[in-house]
Amino acid sequence: MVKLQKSIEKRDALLRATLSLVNSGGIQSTSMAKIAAIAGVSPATIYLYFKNKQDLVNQLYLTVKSEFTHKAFEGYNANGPMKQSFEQIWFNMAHFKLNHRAESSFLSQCDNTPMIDEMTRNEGLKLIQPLFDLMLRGQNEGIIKSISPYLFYAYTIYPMSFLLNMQKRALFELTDQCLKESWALAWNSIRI
Amino acid sequence: MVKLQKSIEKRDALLRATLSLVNSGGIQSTSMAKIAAIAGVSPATIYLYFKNKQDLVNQLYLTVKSEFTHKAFEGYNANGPMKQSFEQIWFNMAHFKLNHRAESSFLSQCDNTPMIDEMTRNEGLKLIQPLFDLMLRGQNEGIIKSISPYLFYAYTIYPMSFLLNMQKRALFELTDQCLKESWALAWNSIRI
Amino acid sequence: MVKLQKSIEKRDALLRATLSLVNSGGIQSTSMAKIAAIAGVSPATIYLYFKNKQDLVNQLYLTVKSEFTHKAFEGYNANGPMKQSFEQIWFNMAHFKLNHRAESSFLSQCDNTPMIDEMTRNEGLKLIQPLFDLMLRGQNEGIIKSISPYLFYAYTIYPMSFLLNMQKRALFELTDQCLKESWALAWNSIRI
Amino acid sequence: MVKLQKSIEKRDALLRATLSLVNSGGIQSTSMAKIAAIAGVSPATIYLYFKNKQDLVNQLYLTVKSEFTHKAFEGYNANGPMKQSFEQIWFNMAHFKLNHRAESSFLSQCDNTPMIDEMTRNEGLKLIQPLFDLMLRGQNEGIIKSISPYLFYAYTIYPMSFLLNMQKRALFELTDQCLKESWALAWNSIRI
DNA sequence: TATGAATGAGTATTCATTCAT
DNA sequence: AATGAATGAATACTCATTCAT
Repeated sequence: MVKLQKSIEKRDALLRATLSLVNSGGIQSTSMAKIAAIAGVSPATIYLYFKNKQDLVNQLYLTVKSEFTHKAFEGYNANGPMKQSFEQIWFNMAHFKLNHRAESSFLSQCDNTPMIDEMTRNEGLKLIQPLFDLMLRGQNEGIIKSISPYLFYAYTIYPMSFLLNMQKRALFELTDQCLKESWALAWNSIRI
Repeated sequence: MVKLQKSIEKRDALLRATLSLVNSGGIQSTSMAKIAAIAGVSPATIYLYFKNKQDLVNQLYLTVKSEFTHKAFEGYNANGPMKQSFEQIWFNMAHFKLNHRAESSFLSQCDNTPMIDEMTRNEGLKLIQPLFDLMLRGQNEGIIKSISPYLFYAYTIYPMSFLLNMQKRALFELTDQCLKESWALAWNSIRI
Repeated sequence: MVKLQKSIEKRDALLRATLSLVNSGGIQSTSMAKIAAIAGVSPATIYLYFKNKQDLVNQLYLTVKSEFTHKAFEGYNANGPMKQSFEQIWFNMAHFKLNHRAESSFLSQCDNTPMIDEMTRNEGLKLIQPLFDLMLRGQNEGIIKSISPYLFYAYTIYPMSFLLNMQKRALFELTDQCLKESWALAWNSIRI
Repeated sequence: MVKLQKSIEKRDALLRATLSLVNSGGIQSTSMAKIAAIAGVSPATIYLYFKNKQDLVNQLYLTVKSEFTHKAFEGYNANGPMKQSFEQIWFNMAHFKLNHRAESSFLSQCDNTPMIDEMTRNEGLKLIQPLFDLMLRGQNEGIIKSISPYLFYAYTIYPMSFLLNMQKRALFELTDQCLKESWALAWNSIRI
């Protein structure tokens, strides 16, 4: 029991160490030695919790994606009005990304790295299934266009990644006003 | 004279080799040795054409971005109707991305790598200035919303990256029908 | 405990390997790979014990310089007659140089390399401070000339380097007789 | 004829380029490419004048050593009083070293590098034969001690190298006063 | 469970030298 | 005689992973 607790703590420490390192220097400059140092363990210990670096990054991906979706669907009532529900989820996601920069920067980096394997990506995709269910309801109710969920995601959720990236590069500030405009763009894009 | 020709060919071969390697394995696993091998030269030869790896990648970035924007503005008449002009550019961009997978995948990877330096990114940004000019005209004409160019880009051009990524992962097929729908989403997003 | 012992042994092996390689081929042709091979470890292992090549050479410098001065002041009584004390130190130094060819050749090479950093040189200089104290006493007692310690060193200790270099090149043999003559030259140079 | 002149100029330019580079960065960081660039020729051209890098450095060694001894024996009359003659040569050497830092720094670096081959060193040694002849005369006249020429050199000429090295490292200033003291040390060392 | 030590296989980069022109 | 282009072989150094304890 005590052992198990300790293990979970160490695993978490390793995940957190990885997250912070990836955030500050990118995946490629995040070495196992640095992760171990920050987590306060020996490099060899990492291999007791994760099969290898790829596994570590993949598990971190799932963990962060899970946190993200958990926050995204916080307070979500599957029976409420579609637009209102989606709006709430949309703003939840936006707020998560704004308030958890390290996490969202990590997720962005994962989009283009071959380090995340396809199976893990699919696992991650499943987590936002409720969003796609909601979308379907909207489509059935004739509120939003009948398009592929990929198109739906591309024009409502994905644009935020770009805006955050620009903000990270200090080219742009995502103010509350911008956020509202952004939501309007997203909604107008898909509504009928 | 002959030498110069030969040099340009070799430089191109190196850029092409880099492009294909980055496309298939990511920037980090693209080593100078592999690039040299594919280009059919010695690793040392790379340094006759590029200062270092970063320089090589940055020059490739500008080359590809330049090709992309060249195609994007092909046939563009700055005085034509705003919507029609934008539609043409939008489809030009989409077709480039569809027909030059390696190039667009490379550009996507560049978005999140620290290897492209800020100066080069700005050079790249300047290339699509005509698009922002067109956007301004549309805003002045009261056709599209008065929003930041970053929002404009995020909801009209950027979503294509997601769709291509999904297509690359074989989760989705970007058919002509989809493309038309996609344009509708983009335009509805920003139009007044 | 056992590990620590082992480590010290390996560190010593690396220092010894470096010493012998520098002795036989110069610092520049002493590569990390050769050092590792002679010490019987992997090149990567060197970096567990030393930060980089410069650090390795600097630590070797301090180690050897320390051995040298330790021998130089062996049996030295700071209160004895100045000339006698100096004579003893002088011969100690000479004998060290004669009996530890590799070490003294290494120290000679260090004189002209930019690899030894100024801080380390100063550390090394401090080790022979007792000699300069003795010199000062001799000057106060009116036994030797009132000259800069650099002049003092240049005309009493430094000439040995030349003689050893000539001996290494087999142009000259530093016999006991020569050593005595040499001491006479050194002493006559500085005495009043 | 004209060709030959041109060649000699280029050869000199290469030697001068090498000298200045070795002076500012050491032999090991003096690359053939840099030498060529400073001399204003192609790297390949160096090999028309010198067999390889070692040959280049060796020839430079002989050239500089020759300049040095030429200056050393300037105004020397082999029949004058021994002490006076030696004093003149000694100061000539000192002044050369003080006024030609690059050259004397280069010669110092040559002392400990395996790049100068034994044959070349011997050639260099022959150039100061007149000094050894003078020494012999002094010994025959009973003015100076009957010691090996190596001891003689070690205690009269060699110490200057140390002083110049210290001066280069800004630890010491070789003033006129110091120079006079230095000569006194040298002479007292060997005189009877 | 945990680790410090060790390393093989890599990395980008440099450079003396050669060769076709 | 002169060269720009090319390169093989080397360089110092890094890192994910393993292993003896």
